[in-house]
Amino acid sequence: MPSIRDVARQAQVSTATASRALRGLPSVTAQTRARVERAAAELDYVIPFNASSLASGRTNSVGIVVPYVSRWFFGTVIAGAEAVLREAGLDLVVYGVPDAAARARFFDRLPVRRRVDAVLVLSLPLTAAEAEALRALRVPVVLVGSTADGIPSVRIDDLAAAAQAVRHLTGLGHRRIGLLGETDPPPHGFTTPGRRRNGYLRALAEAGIEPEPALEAAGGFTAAAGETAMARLLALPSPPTAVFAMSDEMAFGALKTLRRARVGIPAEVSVIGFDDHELAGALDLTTIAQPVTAQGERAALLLLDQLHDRPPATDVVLGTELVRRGSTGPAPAAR
Amino acid sequence: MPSIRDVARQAQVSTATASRALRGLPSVTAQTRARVERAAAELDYVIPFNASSLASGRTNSVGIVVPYVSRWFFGTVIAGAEAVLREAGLDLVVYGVPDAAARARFFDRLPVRRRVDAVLVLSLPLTAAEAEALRALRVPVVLVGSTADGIPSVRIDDLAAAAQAVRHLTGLGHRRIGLLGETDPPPHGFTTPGRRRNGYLRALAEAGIEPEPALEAAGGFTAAAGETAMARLLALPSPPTAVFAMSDEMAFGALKTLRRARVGIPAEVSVIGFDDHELAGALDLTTIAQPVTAQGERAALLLLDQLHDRPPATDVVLGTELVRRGSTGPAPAAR
DNA sequence: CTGAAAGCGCTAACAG
DNA sequence: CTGTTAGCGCTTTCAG
Repeated sequence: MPSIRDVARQAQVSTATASRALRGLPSVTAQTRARVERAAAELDYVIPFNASSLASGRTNSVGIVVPYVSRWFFGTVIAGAEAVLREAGLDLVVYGVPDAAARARFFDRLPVRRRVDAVLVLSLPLTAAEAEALRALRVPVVLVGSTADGIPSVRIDDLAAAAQAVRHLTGLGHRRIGLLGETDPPPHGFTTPGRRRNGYLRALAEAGIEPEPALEAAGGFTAAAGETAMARLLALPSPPTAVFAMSDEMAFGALKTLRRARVGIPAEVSVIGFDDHELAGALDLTTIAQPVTAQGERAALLLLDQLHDRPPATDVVLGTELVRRGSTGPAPAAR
Repeated sequence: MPSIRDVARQAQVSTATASRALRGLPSVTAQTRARVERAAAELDYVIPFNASSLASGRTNSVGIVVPYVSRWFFGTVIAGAEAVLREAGLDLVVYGVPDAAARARFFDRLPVRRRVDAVLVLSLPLTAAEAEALRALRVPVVLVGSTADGIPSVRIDDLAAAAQAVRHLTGLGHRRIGLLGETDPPPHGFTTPGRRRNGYLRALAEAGIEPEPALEAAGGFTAAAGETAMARLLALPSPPTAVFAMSDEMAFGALKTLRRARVGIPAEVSVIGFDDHELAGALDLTTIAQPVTAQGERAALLLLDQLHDRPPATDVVLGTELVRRGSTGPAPAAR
């Protein structure tokens, strides 16, 4: 295994110059740099990460804390962040925290300590203690989908977006609008469901509709949960003519229940989702599109800002957009 | 920032003993270990990753090379691998290679060099040069979903599983069976599509059915591709009564096309997918289930075997299973 | 089982 | 712009 000394010798420079040349520092003549680079190529030399890291104090790695790596939303955010970070020469280390135990272990042991130069946290609303633990790391932190004092974040306006969804329904004449939501309390203490519910309530209020607790069905952000939640609404003496599902996955489940019950979509019941999941088009689901890859990219950029001592934006709110497809339509003529 | 010296001093041992105690080596008395651990806890000390890595030559990290982080299959494999590796104290570093350029850059520059203790490669059929580059790393490598000489792999039997899918259709009396497949050549040179196609051909042969090129529609493993591919089959003078989609995502697209064309499922056309995607249940799709999380877990275990100098299995083939749902049924009475 | 001391292979400060 | 040199903070012999 060649060392930087071998490279330096072959290029007839000192190890310091070799190091500078290989790292692309400006204080090296083009000629010297070329010689060093050629020597490195010939010897098939790369700077060993650990030695460089020990000497410089940097790890060139970013940790990403994520509840569910396998879910579309998180995978897409990760992909966006990874691309930007890789471009900047940073590695992405994944820390999955699928349940409360894993999360507690993460914040307790803080395996990112002395291990990464920055941390990205996806969707987890931090407790005061968790936020404090991250701040104590003394490395840049960026949140996606949640906020905390003094920590930059990237997110969407869930309340406004949900209201936009429900307004689409009221605009179509619907008055009895169901909500497919999250359990209470939500897993991980997620705050997104609450915000989306508030958007639902706001849009109802705007339309002068009295909210009806019976029209809210909880379950979770999965298709299976959406399926059973929709079944409950359908069993109501007077079922809704439209439902707002807090996630597209739930909406998919709801569509299944409706189809199986031979309920016309959107003739009898309209369904709107949230996310613009990659399969929403295939299911012809009207939904609120949120920019997911972009959230990962922007979060990575905020991290880079901080790593380069540029002041980062404190709170980036990306836009959402109604995507009209076939699952929503005018309310059935008033009964 | 406390160092191991501070811990050693406080525990009244040498730094060597402190190091041994903190790493859980057996050659330390329980008493000494307890003293050291208490001192470390009091000082809030953790072994700095880079110093440890430089001194020991190990990085305690595993690299995972993956084409599409955001797709369900890959995200699920990553989650499975990450859980096992984390348990073993290893970090997972993600290397996304969504396109040929990124892939070339990865194998050219080999950013994993001197950076990880082992590498996991997902679904990429390695060229001879790529396999050689990985071997030259001199670290354990495990493949998921592809194979290469001398590199352990975890996978399913795509041919058998696809044949199983198509046999399900022939068993239901179908004789005109369409195939929704991948483009030729497939992206990344994926070999999975070819194997699944061979399974399709085998099952047809078993049933004495002459394959018909017109019944094969290519497009890619996405819902959008499945949608248009299905439309092409439907436009045939004599369309199939059943289709085998190489992935559930394609099957979802096919279902959309069929529904929109008001073709009865399965009354007029049966659809079977492949994967048992998390949304397959919501779409009532009959499919071949493959154990995805388990593939990630097993791959991680094979890595651990190698890292601990245990001979790993060379080729682990996990089982698949037919999951009957509502999208397949008996062939329409012979015309 | 424990300690002393020699690296691991760079990077950064300083000097020129 | 380039060279010298002193660490970075552990882990690992080698002794005892």
